[in-house]
Amino acid sequence: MTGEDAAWPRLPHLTLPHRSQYSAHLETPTMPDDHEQTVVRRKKLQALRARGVNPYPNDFRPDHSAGEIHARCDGLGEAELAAAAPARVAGRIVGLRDFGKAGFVHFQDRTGRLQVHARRDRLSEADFDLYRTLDVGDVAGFGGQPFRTRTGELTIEANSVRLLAKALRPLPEKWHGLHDVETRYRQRYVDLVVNPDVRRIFRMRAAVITGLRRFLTARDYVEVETPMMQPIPGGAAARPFVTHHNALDVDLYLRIAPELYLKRLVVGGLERVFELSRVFRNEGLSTRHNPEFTMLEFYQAYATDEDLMVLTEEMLSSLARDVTGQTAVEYGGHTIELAPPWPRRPMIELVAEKADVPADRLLDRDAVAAVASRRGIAVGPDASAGHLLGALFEALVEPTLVQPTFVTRFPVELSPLARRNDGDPRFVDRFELIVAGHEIANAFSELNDPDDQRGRFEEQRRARAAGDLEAQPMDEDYLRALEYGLPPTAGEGIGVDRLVMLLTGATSIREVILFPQLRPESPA
RNA sequence: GAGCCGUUAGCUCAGUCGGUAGAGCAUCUGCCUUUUAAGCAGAGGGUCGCUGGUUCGAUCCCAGCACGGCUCACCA
Repeated sequence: MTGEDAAWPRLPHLTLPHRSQYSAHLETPTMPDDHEQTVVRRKKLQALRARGVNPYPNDFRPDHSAGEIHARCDGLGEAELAAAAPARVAGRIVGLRDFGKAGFVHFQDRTGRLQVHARRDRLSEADFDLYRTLDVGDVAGFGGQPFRTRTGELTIEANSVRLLAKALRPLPEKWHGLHDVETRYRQRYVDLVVNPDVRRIFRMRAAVITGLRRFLTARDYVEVETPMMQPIPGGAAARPFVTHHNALDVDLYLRIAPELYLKRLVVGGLERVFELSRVFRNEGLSTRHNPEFTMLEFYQAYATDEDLMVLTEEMLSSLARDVTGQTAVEYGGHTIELAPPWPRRPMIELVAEKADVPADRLLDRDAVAAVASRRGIAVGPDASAGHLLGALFEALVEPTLVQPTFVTRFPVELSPLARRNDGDPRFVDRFELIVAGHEIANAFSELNDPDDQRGRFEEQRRARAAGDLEAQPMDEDYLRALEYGLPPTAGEGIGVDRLVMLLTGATSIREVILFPQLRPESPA
């Protein structure tokens, strides 16, 4: 048996039905939601087909982008332009000004916009007729010579015109554009075509993700992928989405965090790992919450939370410089300076200042409960001093922290996976980075004592039994991994969407997620 | 889940103290071979989100529903 033919018998020659057989359904030129403009465009489409013009060909290859034409020609004088090589360009038509026997077309491609001039005496009759059928929104290709118009705009004098994709629906208005937020999210493709700022934001998002990868990879971190479908959803306090695997007949959960898997990898000797991808939390939606969002988590053996503060300062300030060109960003009416160093403040001190009580009183359960109720915070019978301190922090302090601030020394009750502070076991070696009132990063020295970890899981189990649906479930395999020995390690999670919001000035997470979650359009 | 606000032409928006609705752009027709939101002349285009109620009459008032926005709750 030689070759692959035996294992992979040749398929019988495929005989596809002739194209014309597909077009039967096209003979009815209207669709249910058609309006006047779509009907007109469908008629043009039919007329082109009747003339033998394929309105959706794929044999045109541009040899320059709009940006390349500008880069090459913007500085040239008339004589030099006349000597420049002709170009083939393609893109979506975003503007048309017709003068009867000539006209101007603006198209845009991934690099920008460029103008084309079409004149009857420079085009074949067929190409000029085709130009006359073009609509704003069509995708077209042009060949021709660069020149400069009377008003100085670099333009291609077309000697050929191709329709590459007929648009049957009109684009939104050229001046006011598309504003309707619902349409922008549901039809992001239209939003991207007509709103340059939207394109800018998603390019910046891509730069953030590339920059994060580069930063960690340069520091010898290994990028890994761990299960999105997990039998035990751990690593964060959140409710998961449930799904079911038929063949195994088990329920699986979309992960709420990759944390426990990543630390298993550190046990395995991958001493520096990171994962940059989606997590899923079954929560309400808001300007700061989408049910699926992008998380960066990274873990480094032989490091502490203090090391990660330094790393985070370097990472985010250099990222801001790479993505925006500077370390200061405008957000929500504030100028936020990301150049390090950033203040490091124990949570209890911040709360003591805002609540105007001595810090040591906040260590006493009854005292902190009194402060909390005075501030209108509900005090449940099970709420510990640490829980109440956390609630006070969120209510009084977090919204007021505009400039980047590391909030340190979290209560152990809030941190079931973090290492206890050596000097005070009521606290853990953890920090959150708060910027513009939002949590951007959360990091801690990892709990690697398997017995302490088991006790923390037990505590979570009790909370769960008491009705806390977000308490973390026991994970025996994770404990087994810890029993093999997790090196002393520090780990961090960064909410990438919120980071992109910060760097782009977006006040809603939906502005930095291409397809944010919305209710289905028509409840079927 | 709660409160407030919104939904009118393809798009952006006016408007009707209840009497079958307008503008700009876009579309269509005519003119126009260097325009820049091109220009000039003319024309067409509407289930006023959906359902019900009040009323002689509802796009407008009332109720319910749908979708969206903001705030809160939930949520690190």
